[in-house]
Amino acid sequence: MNVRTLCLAILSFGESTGYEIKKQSVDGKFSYFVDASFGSIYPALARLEADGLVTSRQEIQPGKPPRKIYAITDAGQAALVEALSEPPGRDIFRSEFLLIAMCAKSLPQHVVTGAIEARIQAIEEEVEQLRHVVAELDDEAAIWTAQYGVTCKAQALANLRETRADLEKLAGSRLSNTNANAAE
Amino acid sequence: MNVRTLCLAILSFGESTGYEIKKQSVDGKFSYFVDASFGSIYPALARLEADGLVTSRQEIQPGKPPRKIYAITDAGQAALVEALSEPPGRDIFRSEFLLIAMCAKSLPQHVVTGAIEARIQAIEEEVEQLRHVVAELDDEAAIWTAQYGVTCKAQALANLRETRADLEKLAGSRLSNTNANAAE
DNA sequence: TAGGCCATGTAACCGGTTACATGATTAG
DNA sequence: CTAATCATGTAACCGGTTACATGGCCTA
Repeated sequence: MNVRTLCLAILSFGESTGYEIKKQSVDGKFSYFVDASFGSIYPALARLEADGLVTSRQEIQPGKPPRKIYAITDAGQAALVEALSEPPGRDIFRSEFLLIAMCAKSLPQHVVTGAIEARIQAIEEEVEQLRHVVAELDDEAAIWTAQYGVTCKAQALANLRETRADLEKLAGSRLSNTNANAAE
Repeated sequence: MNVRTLCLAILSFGESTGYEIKKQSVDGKFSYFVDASFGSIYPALARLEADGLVTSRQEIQPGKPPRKIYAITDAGQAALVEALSEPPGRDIFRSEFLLIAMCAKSLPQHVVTGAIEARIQAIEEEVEQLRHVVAELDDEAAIWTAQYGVTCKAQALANLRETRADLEKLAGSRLSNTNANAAE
């Protein structure tokens, strides 16, 4: 859950920099079930190093800022295993889209339709991107994880396509004058 | 996303108290895509009232603490529509379970198996509970939303059951001595 | 030449959680 | 007799986000 464990997990697959860890957890292999920003990753890495769970070396590259390459230590591996061994917290799912869907009756049709279309496009992109990830990964467990994501997302997309008309039919059916004005 | 909008959305389905809103967003109809605690709901309701988006009345019940019943105002309805009309943020999915899955090779088999079993049981309960929600709801849009959740979750569960053996096969295959010790 | 990418880091801020305070009633 | 449920509210804390600072290179 917390960023420190996430960094350890990513580093357990090989050396990396703070910049790369951020990219991977936002765009890359891990993007669909974790997230982190620079403001949390860099302090996390610094603290991991202070605790002896990772080491770092500087790589000076001409014309580019030097990279600080982190590697996990044995103690870090052990800490990772320990952290992942305690019963995992519940999966968290937060959806503004479903909040809109739930309130469909109070919302103008174009808002509901717009939200559905945006959601469909977003899932399409996520599936597409996860497929690339699957193709490029080499670790079988990571492939399993990404593949599980592809399957679930693709099904969610299919469900949405199949049932969206039912939701759109309901849109606006509880629209009061007040709302109609506010929706302009 | 934020708790204030969530409160408005729930109140748009009828009067409610802070206590009930919390229950609904943790156990009830909205639990699978939103979340909120007392510490965020009560201040949110107070601020909504100060802004004229909700009103409250006190109901004194013998032998029980008085309930403060909130109702949405026209201005509140308008604010809700406005908030939900701007393009929704991405859905958020965070999964400790998938982090464990991804690191399966580095983890002892029993940890991976335990996590899978816990996850299966958790989804089963969630599906079961959402089915109750669907049966008890009367608003069609809310039913659509809960039904969408049931379908997606049930499929995720089926996927997990079908592929779990593949993941369990990989568990522990990268286990070093260090980890083996730490796992005791 | 404007903007994006690479790359690291800091600091202010903020939303939300956790824990506490209060207290009567009911179920085990 | 204990624990849970009902019910509201406050305050400390904390993890994480946003924004800023820096700066060269490359692309449109």
